Amino acid sequence: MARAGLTAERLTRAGAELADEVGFDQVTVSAIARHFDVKVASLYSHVRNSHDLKTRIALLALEELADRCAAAIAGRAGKDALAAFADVYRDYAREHPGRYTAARLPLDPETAAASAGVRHARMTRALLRGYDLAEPEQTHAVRLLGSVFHGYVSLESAGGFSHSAPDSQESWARIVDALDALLRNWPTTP
Amino acid sequence: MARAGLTAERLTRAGAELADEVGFDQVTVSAIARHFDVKVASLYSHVRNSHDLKTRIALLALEELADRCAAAIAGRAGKDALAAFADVYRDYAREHPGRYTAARLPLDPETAAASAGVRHARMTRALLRGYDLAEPEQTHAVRLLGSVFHGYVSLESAGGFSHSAPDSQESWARIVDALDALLRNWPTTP
DNA sequence: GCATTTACCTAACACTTTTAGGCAAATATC
DNA sequence: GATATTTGCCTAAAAGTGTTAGGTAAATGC
Repeated sequence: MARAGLTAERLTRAGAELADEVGFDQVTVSAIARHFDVKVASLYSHVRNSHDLKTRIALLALEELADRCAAAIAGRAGKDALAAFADVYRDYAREHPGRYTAARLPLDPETAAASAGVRHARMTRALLRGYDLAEPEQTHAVRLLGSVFHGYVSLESAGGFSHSAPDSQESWARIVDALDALLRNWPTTP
Repeated sequence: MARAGLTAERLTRAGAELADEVGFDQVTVSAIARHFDVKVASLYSHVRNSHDLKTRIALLALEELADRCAAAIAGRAGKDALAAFADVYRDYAREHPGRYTAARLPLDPETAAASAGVRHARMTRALLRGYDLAEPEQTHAVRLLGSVFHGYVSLESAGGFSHSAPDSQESWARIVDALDALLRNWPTTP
């Protein structure tokens, strides 16, 4: 009987694609086994369990997202960089909704520390280099940016802004404008 | 054999409590049946299916959240109202993580239209009455606020801001400061 | 060509979701 | 208060997912 040539990587990729097609929570060990026309138990030689598989998909998504972010902010600064960074998030979530959901999977601390999540944190800080923010305000700003990007993208993909004027694209652009203005005029503590 | 006295409402409440204890995605028809010491099939007289049950929990959470928001902004305006509104979100998500997750469940359009989600939208707009924003900028601001609140709370509950200085509480306060400043100086289109 | 490793399989069990049909408790009717 | 009806919870069963244990055949190394 010919072998299917399974690998943890191939399973992860198939899982990521499946996630984008039918949603991350529909990604199941069984579904992937079906995809490779293989018995479910066979996957357990390559992946510890369902949670392990999902974690791998999450890590893949984080890497992809970080790569795109890095490419976007290279050679840009200030508002240009901010807008490019923001667009990467939104575009990625729209192109790869399942992967994006996967990227939000809570990881255990060691896994998170070894993930591309730390690159994200570094890049967000780098983004703020164009603005004049000392600690601890810089950290507050990092958290604000993360919240806005994730929050917007998550509400948008849940359908929150569709079927209502104005266009989501327009709001996105204006929100980036507003964030830029805010970062340039960050309020001092009262 | 004595009856358990099941109701859709009682199932929903039990589901909400269970969600807060073990997470919304661990809320299963079986788990609730166990809680009432009843056979699983019995629940299907009160609830159409698993999705129906989860939707009911989501609607409950949306109502609770809207009630709290309404109480928080009553008699307040400007930054006071903004801060109170923001705290409701954060506090609710911390007190009731499972319910909060439930509140983010994507609803089909008719269900959403009949839900407390519309109250939320109205209240967020009311919040902006203290600031001087004409359409379409007001809508952009509504979407920004929703994104920040949801994004922050969601990242925080995923553990994003724990174990790192400064304190999450401090960031939250400063972010509200920053949003207030931003709304008072909303940038004009370039 | 043989030994070893490895990949995939069968078998089995536990759990969740859902449907169909039955019996007894609660409620309504006389 | 006895009877009829409704309703609530039951048993039974099927289908799908997750996981483990142990077997066989294919690939790999010598």
